[in-house]
Amino acid sequence: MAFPPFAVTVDLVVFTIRDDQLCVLTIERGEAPFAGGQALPGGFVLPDEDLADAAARELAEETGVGKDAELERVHLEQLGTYGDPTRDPRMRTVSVAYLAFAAQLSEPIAGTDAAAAQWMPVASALTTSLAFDHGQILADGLERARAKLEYTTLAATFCRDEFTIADLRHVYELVWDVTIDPRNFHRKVLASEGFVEPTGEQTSQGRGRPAQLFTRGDATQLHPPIRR
Amino acid sequence: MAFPPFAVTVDLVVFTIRDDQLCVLTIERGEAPFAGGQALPGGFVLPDEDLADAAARELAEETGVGKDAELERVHLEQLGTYGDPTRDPRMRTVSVAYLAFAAQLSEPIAGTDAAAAQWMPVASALTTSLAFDHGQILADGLERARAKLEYTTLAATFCRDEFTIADLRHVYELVWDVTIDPRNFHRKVLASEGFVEPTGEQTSQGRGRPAQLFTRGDATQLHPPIRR
DNA sequence: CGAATAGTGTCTTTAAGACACTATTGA
DNA sequence: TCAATAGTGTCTTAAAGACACTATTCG
Repeated sequence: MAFPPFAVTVDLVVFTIRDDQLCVLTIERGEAPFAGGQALPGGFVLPDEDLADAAARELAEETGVGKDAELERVHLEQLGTYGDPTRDPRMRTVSVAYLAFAAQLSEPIAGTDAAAAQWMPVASALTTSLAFDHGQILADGLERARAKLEYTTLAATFCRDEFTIADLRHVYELVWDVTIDPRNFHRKVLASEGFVEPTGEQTSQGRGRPAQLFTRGDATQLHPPIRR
Repeated sequence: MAFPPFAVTVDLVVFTIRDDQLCVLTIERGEAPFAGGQALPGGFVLPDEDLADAAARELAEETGVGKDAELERVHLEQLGTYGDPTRDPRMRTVSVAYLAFAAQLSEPIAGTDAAAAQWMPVASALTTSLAFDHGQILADGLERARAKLEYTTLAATFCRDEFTIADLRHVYELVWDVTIDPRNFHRKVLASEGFVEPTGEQTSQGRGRPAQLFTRGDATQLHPPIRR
């Protein structure tokens, strides 16, 4: 049976928190179209590769994540598929976008084919003209991320293995771009069964009373949700 | 630039309510693989066609919806993309699934290439072995539909232009497979700004006090949500 | 009339938000 | 000591659910 041939790619919206800002991984394009412009990382799906595997592979190539158990600490989910016939001037391309949440990773970002990769503050990225329809993909990814924090425990994937309630609150504040009452937030998180588990340890990293340390709990969904 | 060629299709999960049951549109496959088996409707995306347009076209071909203003009364959204390398034994295929909600349509369902199309109760469809990975797509679509009723006004798209609060409640009960207190539901819907608008008319279709008729309101989101 | 459904009111419980207050650190 | 942050308690308000009660129809 004959069928119209398409190129299928995956594009990644990878969020992390760096320097007190929500950041997204971008690359500088090395070739036309949009040569020299900023874009989301991504690439072709291989002939015998599942879509999620392709996304994980690209993520590993761009960030070094996935080498060992690191992948376990990254959340990766399908975001949506973008297939406007004019989205890529070279050929008919359908791109399956994936959304990733990562704790601050080891600094190095070694692109393979990409000229350079960097963590760009989302606030900047939203006002930058990204290649292809990547501006739309980023906007959709941000909205998905914001919604997911409400009813899942995924905020904790932005934190290191051990974190304080304040760290977790900070994730919500940066992603939602709001301020949250520390006292009410504290109570809500502790009341949410399986969200965080105390380690028994404490931090003494700065001024103020030391905070207890926690690890991620078993729960994936929040009942009740933490609303924006 | 060389790239691996993929076939790209759209598959549809079309829900409606018929005979007091949540039903999904299925077709009987006319050719191999899975000839004679049940499948979700769908087809190839055309070389210069947007994905959403392809989904709308397939929906129109299978249901007759979309001829006129009918499309306005159908909700269509992207559900997810399925691209396991083994999902279609004939070729490497990526399918973009769309989810549709429709009020009970005019009975006729004229498939073009499909051997036959029918409204199958979802309860049956979930236990039927559908072609390809359509069982998974259906399950994902059902979960998405259930979630959407919570925080959007989309339940009303299952109703005819004019409907009663009881009709709307019935949608929730059938999709969620629960029973809902009619009195609390009534209050909640009326308190939800923009969910429904009274027409001033009444029904007198059976035993009991006649109910007021409503049309869909302007709101798309529910604040607060109606929880499962 | 009684059964059935529409629609309103009221009470209890749960959770959100505001905010007073205590606890424990570093400068 | 004070400033800063961690953590607890309490009050008010909003919303969910249980359910009594009234309203209006058909048989």
